Amino acid sequence: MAHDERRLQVLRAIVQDYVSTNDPVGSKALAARYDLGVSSATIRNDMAVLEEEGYITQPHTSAGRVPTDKGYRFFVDRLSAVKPLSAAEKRAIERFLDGALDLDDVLGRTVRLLAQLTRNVAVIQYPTLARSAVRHLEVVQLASTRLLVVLITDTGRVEQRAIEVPPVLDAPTGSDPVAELRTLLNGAFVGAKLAEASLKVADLLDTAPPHLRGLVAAVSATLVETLVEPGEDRLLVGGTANLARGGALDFPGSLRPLLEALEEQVVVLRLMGEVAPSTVLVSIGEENEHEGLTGASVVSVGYGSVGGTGDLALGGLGIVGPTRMDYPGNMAAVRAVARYVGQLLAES
Amino acid sequence: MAHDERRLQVLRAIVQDYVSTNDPVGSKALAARYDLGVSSATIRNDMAVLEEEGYITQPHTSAGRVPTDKGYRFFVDRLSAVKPLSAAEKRAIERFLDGALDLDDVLGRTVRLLAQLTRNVAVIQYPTLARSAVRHLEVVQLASTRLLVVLITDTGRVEQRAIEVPPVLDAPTGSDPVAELRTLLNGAFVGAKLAEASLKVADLLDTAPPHLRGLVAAVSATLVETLVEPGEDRLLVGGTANLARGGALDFPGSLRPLLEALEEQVVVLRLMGEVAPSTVLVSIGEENEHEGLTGASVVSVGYGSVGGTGDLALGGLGIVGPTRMDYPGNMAAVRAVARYVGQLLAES
DNA sequence: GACTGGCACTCACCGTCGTTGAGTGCCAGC
DNA sequence: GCTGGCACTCAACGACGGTGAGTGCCAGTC
Repeated sequence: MAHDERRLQVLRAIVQDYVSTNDPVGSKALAARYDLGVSSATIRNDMAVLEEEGYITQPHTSAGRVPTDKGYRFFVDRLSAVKPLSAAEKRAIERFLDGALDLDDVLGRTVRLLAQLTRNVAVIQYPTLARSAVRHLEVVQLASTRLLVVLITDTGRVEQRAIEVPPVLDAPTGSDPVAELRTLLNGAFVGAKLAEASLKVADLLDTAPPHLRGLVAAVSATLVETLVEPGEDRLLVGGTANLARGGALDFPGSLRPLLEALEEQVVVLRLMGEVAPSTVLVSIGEENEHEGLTGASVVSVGYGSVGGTGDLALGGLGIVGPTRMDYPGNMAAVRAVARYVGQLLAES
Repeated sequence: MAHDERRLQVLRAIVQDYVSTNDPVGSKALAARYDLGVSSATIRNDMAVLEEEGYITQPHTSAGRVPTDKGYRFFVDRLSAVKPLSAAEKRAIERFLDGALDLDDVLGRTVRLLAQLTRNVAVIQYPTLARSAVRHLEVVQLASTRLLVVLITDTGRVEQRAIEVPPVLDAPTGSDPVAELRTLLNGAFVGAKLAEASLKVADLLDTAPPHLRGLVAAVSATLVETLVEPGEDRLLVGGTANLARGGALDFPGSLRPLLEALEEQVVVLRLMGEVAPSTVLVSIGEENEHEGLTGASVVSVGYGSVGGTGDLALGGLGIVGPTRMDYPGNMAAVRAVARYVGQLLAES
């Protein structure tokens, strides 16, 4: 229907206008600024319908309309076109990420870049260990019953754990149990995805020479427990200063719950856990089940496809900002950055 | 003089009162709440003098007085007694830090603990590499001209760098240059303080077999450059949500400059660089040369004495909060936590 | 000389009260 | 189904006066 169509255009215009001006938008302003071909009175009627359906709301009686979470959702799903990045932005991405050395550097640059591009808080998850393969395992003796195990993955991530181990009692004289353990572990695990590592532990325990079994058991247990379990992944956050950008406008209550949610990395990690590299995920206001984020929106996407067909991501990255944000622009930025990071990690 | 003495008591009372109530404090309230033995009129005279000398100021004519930065400085230097920690706080420290496994865990717990104890933003610096000794160096080949060097220090810190190296051309057949390099590096550096490492590089270059010189040069250069140079140290920040605690009261302008300063870790690291383990350093308001911190105070101290006599610290830790903070309490908390962390690191 | 009570004065804060204007809903007419 | 017109609502703003905490100053007392 023609006037159904127009109603949606009105909604789109409201969202766009509100996002750019931060003022409740009235029928008159809409008629003037957007070429909708009808008068303000007609727009008023449309707005009344949109309000009834829950897409927009009035802060108070004699004010303009503001999109609701539902309105933003509809806008994101149905009304927004992909906004291509400007040439300047593309150049910024390349300039920022080129010349990165190790993984920490790549992720650090990425998070700064994303914060700068979107003027919001940026988050990036370290490549999930479970989906990475073991490149090398290093064992260093810290004390007689204390080992440091360093794990290096094919994504360049380096993770270490100190482990208490039982004393080696019946080692053949002249042997070096730690060196043997190192050889054994590398032989067993190198090349394996960490998710598969737990399967190999049993084999390893059978084939290991008896005097090493205690060590192998302790080390394997820690590897499986703390490294393979999801949720133990690390998160990098940047650009928190952007939260204070709009003064009290963007987050009327207080920044506190948001800052708390960001510090409780688990919260954001769970969000990131759901992402695929192909589609950008948007979670708007009340859709976030965590209380601290109900006033904010999260735009996230996976980076670094594992399967080639892109079913599983190495990790997630994204931004957190006010519900009143430039969704098309931010979605484009998040996707573009994720693509670059994925390439960068695949190369190394 | 007797009434000089009283004037200082008045200043102390003003600071204490203002810190706890956040209201400008008037002569009448002072006379009522503190037993100064004189009437409010006399206090008024004292306050006039204190204001003339720059220790306090009035937000507006008919309001009470508020301490200036200079007033806080005097309070910290001359008027505040050490406030012993409560038993509950001591228990909290032990409970929090006991059971920490590796370095990351210790520092992470510390920063959370300190943020919770002081209800401010807590920061902790990773143990300075230059003052740590090498426990182990590990070399892993990532690609034909790319090595990953992992450094493990005696404080448990693990640091890695990817390094581009020249190709090894004239290696004897059957040899393993990487393994040789590893042996060589460990032989030369293990046990040495990183600050001394640069001295050993020249020796190492002379004694190394010719076909390894290229590798040794590249790796040593990176070690010296990026690891020994100060300022490259990492910082852990926690409790940023506490900044938003007092609403707009504590930081009238905006949180933004503060959050920016905290993200620019360099700023805080420089502050931490100056700390000794023995004395708690307090930097108040305008005393901070970085612009973003001029509305805040920093309380910091070094942890983990190196020399035994405690001249040099392994790193610094501290808090960042409003100038209107509980200095005695926070100084006590910072010092106590630093002492525990120092012990913890010395044990491992 | 130091302290005190008293007093006039200042001024932020707060609630009240019109005024203004953007925005709305509704209705009659095209 | 759209439009112009009209009466209505109500947040925002500024003016205004009362209130009270707080001050500075002064004359008087110990």
